Amino acid sequence: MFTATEENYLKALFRLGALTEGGKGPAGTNELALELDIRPATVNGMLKKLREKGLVEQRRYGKILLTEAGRLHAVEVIRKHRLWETFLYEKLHFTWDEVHDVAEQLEHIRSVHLTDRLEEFLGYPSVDPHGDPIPDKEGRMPPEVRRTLAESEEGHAGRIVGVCDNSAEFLQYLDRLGLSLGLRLTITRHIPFDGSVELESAGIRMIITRKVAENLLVD
Amino acid sequence: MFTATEENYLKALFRLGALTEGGKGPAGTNELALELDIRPATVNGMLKKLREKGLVEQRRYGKILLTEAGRLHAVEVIRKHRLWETFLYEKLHFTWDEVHDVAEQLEHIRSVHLTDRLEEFLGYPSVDPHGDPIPDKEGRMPPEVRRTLAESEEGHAGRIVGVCDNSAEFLQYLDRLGLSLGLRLTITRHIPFDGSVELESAGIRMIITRKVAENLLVD
DNA sequence: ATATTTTATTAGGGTAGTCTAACTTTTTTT
DNA sequence: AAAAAAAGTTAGACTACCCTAATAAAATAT
Ligand SMILES: [Mn+2]
Ligand SMILES: [Mn+2]
Ligand SMILES: [Mn+2]
Ligand SMILES: [Mn+2]
Repeated sequence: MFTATEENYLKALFRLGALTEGGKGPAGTNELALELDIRPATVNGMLKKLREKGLVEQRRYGKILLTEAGRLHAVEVIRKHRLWETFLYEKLHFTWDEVHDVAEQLEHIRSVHLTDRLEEFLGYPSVDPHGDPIPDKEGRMPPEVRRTLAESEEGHAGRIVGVCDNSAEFLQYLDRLGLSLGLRLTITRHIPFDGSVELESAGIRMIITRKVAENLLVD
Repeated sequence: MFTATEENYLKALFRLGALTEGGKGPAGTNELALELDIRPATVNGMLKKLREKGLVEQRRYGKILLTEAGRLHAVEVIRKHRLWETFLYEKLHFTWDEVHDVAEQLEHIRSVHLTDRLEEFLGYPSVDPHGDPIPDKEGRMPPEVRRTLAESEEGHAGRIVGVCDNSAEFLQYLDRLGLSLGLRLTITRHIPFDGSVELESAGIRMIITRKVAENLLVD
C-alpha cells in the first residue's frame, strides 16, 4: 500500500501539525524538507505522489495539509513506532535512548495481525518509554495534558511525564542528571538571569538550564 | 551495509546449497532467478554487484558460489528470520503458517543489539516453529539429523521434527490432517502403487500422499 | 510600488532494482 | 560434427527515491 518513504513523509507532516484541526495548520515544502533532512526539490516531487494518492492536499505554490486518510495513516505508523519502542524497552531491556532508531525501522513492518498482537502482549500500554501517548486501533490519541517545565509556574509540584526531544544525546544527559520519567519534583524558582529553573526532588535541590526545562514535560 | 534485496539473494543461494562444502555445489543464474521469482536478466545484474562486494564467486558464463563472507551473512539473516518466527509463534501466538511472511520483513531490521536480546528473551531456542535449526551468534548451525518420511524405512518410529515446505498452504493442510511438530508416529507401510505412506500415531492409522511424506521430516 | 528575499517548482542527472527482447555461449542431442 | 536446446548476458526501458542548479511565484522589506 504505502512505502516506508511515504510513511515517513506522513509522519513528518503530522509532527509539524499539518492538520485541518488540532494542529499548527498547513506546512510548507521547505519546512517539511528540513524536518526530513531531504532537499525541497525532492520533497516537491514526493508531494505530487502523495496528492495523487489522496494523502495530502496542496494547491500549486500552496501549503500542505494532511487529508483524513493521510492523518489516519500517520497515526497508525506512530502507533506502531511507540508500541515497538515499548516492546524494546519493557521486554528486551533497551534503554530509552536506544529504542528510537530501531523503532524507526520496525514501524514500517506490514502485517494486519502484528500490531494488535503486540499491543495485547504488552498489556495495552498507554504511553511509550518517552511518555508519548500510544494511539489506539481506531487512531484515537489521548489529548495532551502536559506542560513543559519551562512554562510551569513557581511552586508547581508534579511528575516528569514526557520529553520533547527524543535524541539519544538529550536522553543520556537526563540519565546523567538523574532525571527520569515519573520523577516527582517541585519548581522552586525561575531564575530571570538566564532562564534556568531551580527545582527540588526527593529533598535534593538542583538547577537545570532553560533548554533542558523546555524539553521536559510535567503533569 | 547490505540492502534487503542483497540479503534475499544471499539467502536464496544458501537455500540452493551454493556452498564450497556441505552443499549441493554451485548454482546457476536461472536456478537462482527461479528461486527468487525474478527474471534471469535481473539476477545477472545483481550478481555483478555481489561479486564486487565479495559475497559470491562466479566466472563469466559460470556457476555461482557463496564466498565465506556471503555464507556468513546469509546465515545471519536466517538466524534473524528464525528467531523472529519463534517470537511471533511463542509470544504473539501466531500460527505456524502465519509467521513466515512477517519474518521475511523482520529479518532485515538492522541493529547490533536486537538479535541477541531477542534470542535471550526467547530463552535461546534451538529450533523455529517449523523445526528448522536456529544458527548461533557465530553462525554455527547444528547438523541435520533428519530424514523425510518418504525415505524412512517401514517400521521406523519417530517424531515429526520438521517440514521441508514452509508455505501456508502446506502447513494448513498439515493442521487439517492433525499432523504437527513433535507428533510420534510409526511408518507401517510404503505403498508401491502410488508411493503413499501408511502410518500409525496414537493408535490411529492414516495414509498420506507421497508429496506430503516428502515434505515431512522425522528423527 | 519596487526591490529583495524567501518559498516553491522545474530541468536534468544518479543509483537501486525490476522488466522484456535480443543475442551469445555452453551443453545436450541427434 | 552439426543442430538444437538451455543457460547466461546485453541492451534498453521503467519506477522509486534522491541530488544540484536554474527558474518562477509569493511574501516581505524598503
Ligand atoms: Mn521514537
Ligand atoms: Mn517515543
Ligand atoms: Mn520462514
Ligand atoms: Mn521457519
